[in-house]
Amino acid sequence: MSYTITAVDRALALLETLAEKPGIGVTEIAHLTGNTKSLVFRLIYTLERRGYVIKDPSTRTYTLGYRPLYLAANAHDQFAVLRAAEPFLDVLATRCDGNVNLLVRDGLNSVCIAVRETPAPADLYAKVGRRGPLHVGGGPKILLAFAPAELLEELLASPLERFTDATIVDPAALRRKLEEIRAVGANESHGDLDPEAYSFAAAIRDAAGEVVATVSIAGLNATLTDEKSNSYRRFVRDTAQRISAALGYRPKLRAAV
Amino acid sequence: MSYTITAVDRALALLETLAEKPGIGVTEIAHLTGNTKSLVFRLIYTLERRGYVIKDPSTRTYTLGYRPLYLAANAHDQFAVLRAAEPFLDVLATRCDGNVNLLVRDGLNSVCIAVRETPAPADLYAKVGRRGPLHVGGGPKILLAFAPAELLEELLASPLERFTDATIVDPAALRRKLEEIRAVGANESHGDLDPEAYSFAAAIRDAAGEVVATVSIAGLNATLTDEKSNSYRRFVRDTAQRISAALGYRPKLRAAV
DNA sequence: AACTGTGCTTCATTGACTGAAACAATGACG
DNA sequence: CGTCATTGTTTCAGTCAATGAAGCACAGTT
Repeated sequence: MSYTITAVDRALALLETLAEKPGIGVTEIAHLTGNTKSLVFRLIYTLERRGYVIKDPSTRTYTLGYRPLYLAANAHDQFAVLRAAEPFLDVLATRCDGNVNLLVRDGLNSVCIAVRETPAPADLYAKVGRRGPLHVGGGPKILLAFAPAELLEELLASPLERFTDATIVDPAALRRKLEEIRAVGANESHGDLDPEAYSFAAAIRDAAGEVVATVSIAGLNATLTDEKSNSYRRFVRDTAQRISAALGYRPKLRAAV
Repeated sequence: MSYTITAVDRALALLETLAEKPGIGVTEIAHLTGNTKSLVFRLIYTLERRGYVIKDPSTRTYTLGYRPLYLAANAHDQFAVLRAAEPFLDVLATRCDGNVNLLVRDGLNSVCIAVRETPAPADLYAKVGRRGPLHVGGGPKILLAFAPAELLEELLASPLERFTDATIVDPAALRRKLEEIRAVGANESHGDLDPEAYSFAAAIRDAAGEVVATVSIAGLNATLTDEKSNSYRRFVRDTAQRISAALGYRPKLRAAV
C-alpha cells in the first residue's frame, strides 16, 4: 500500500459503494466494504459533515450528497473537451438510434465522461465513469492508437484479455490495427467486446493536435443496416471534426501535389 | 472535532481547493490548505490512485480527475428533481435574460444544484454547489417556508445576518413572510442579498406533495422592467408547475364551493 | 413484553498518520 | 555552462489519532 493513506482510501471506497447502492444504512455499508460498523459510522459522519453524503434521519439510510456535484461542476469547467462536446453530442443523439459516448483515456483505461442514451437499447452500455480496457471497442482502440508508445508496451506486457471471438488478442495484429487507426483517425468494431454490439468511433483532437477523446455511436447489431452503417460512420467523423474545431484544432494542410 | 476523522477531512478539503484552483502543485496546495508538503503529497497520491485527481507529469501540477464525474452521475440519478428539471430549465433560460437557478435545501443552507447562465450578466451569481443562507433571496426563503418547523426555530436561535437594508432580520417579520410564501407557493426578492439584484422563485413539489426544490430567475435590477417582472413571475411559476408534474405531483383539488 | 436488529457511544491499544529534515530533480539565471 | 533556488519525493521516528471490541439505547416485529 506504499504511500496511500488508508483512512482516505476507505472513505473514497465508501463513497463509491454508496454511489452504486444508494439508500443503505451503516451495517450494510460495513458489510459491503468489509469494515467494522464503528469505522463506517465515523467515516460517513465526516463525509456527511462535508456534504458528500446525506442522511435520511427517518430511515437512517444514506445517499450521496450535493458536494460531488460541485466537484464535478468544477471538473467540468476544466475539461474543455466535455464542455465543447456536449452540444454536438446532443445533436448526434437525435440523428441516430444508438448510444452516443464520449471517452477519454486515463492511464491504462478508457473512461466514459458523457453519454447520450437513446430510448431504444437497454442501458447495458456505458455509464458516466465507467472504465474499460483499451484494446477492445471502437473508441478505446483509438485512444490506444494515439497514446504514448511506452503505454502500448506496458499494456502488451501482460496478455490481452479475450472477450469474444472477435477480440484482438495477438499483439502483432493489434499493432497493425492501431497503425491503421492512426492513418484514418477513426475506427469501428463489431462484436469484439459484446458479441451483439457494434461501435463507430472517431478521434477528437485539441488545439495542439493531440487526440484527447473519442466520440462513438454504439448499438446492437440486430438493429444495424448497411444504410445506417454508412451514415453513422459519416456522422461520427463529422461530429468529431466539429468538436475538434471547437477546441481550436486546425487540420494541417497537406502540401498540394 | 468530535467524530470526524481528520485524514479524510483534510483529503476532502484538498479536493475542494483543487476544484477552486486547478492546475497547482504540491507546495501551493500545502500553502493553501495549511498542511505540510509531505502530507499533501501523500493525500494527493491516494486521491490520484483512485482517479479523483490527475497529475500532469510534465508540469507536475494537479487537476480534478474523472471519478467525481462518476459520483455526480450517480448522485444525479437519485436526484430525481435535477433530472426532471433540466429540460425545463433549458427552456426557461431561452425565455429570459436572467440566470436560472435550481436550489435545494441541505440542513440550514440552500445549495445550488443547477444553473443556466445567460450571456448578459456576470457570473457573480450562483455556481453549482454554492451554498447560502435560507433567510435571504427568492428561492431560499421558499425552502425555509416549507422546511420542518423545528428547523426554523433552530435558525432563529442565532440572529439573522444582515446583508443589505432590505434583508429581513426581525424574526417576527420573517415568520409573517414565510406564512405568506406558504400561501402562494412563490416568492420574489429585491435586493435583500445583493442590493442590485432581483430574484423570482417558485416551489417545486414531488409526488408526495413535499416542496423539494425551487426554480428562480435572478438578475440585475437595472435590467428589470415592469413588463419583464410580470412575465418572469409567470414563467417561473409555470416551469415550477411543469417540473412538479414531471415528478408526479398532482395538485389537490379544492372542494368546489 | 421479550427480542432481534439497528445506529450510536465509549474506551484502550497499537499502528498509522504526520512533521521535520534530508534528498533528487528540475528549471532559472547569470 | 555552472550555480542556485525551488519543486517534488523519500526517509524516519514519535505520538496522536484511527481503529476494533464491546456495550448501550432505541425502534420495529412477533
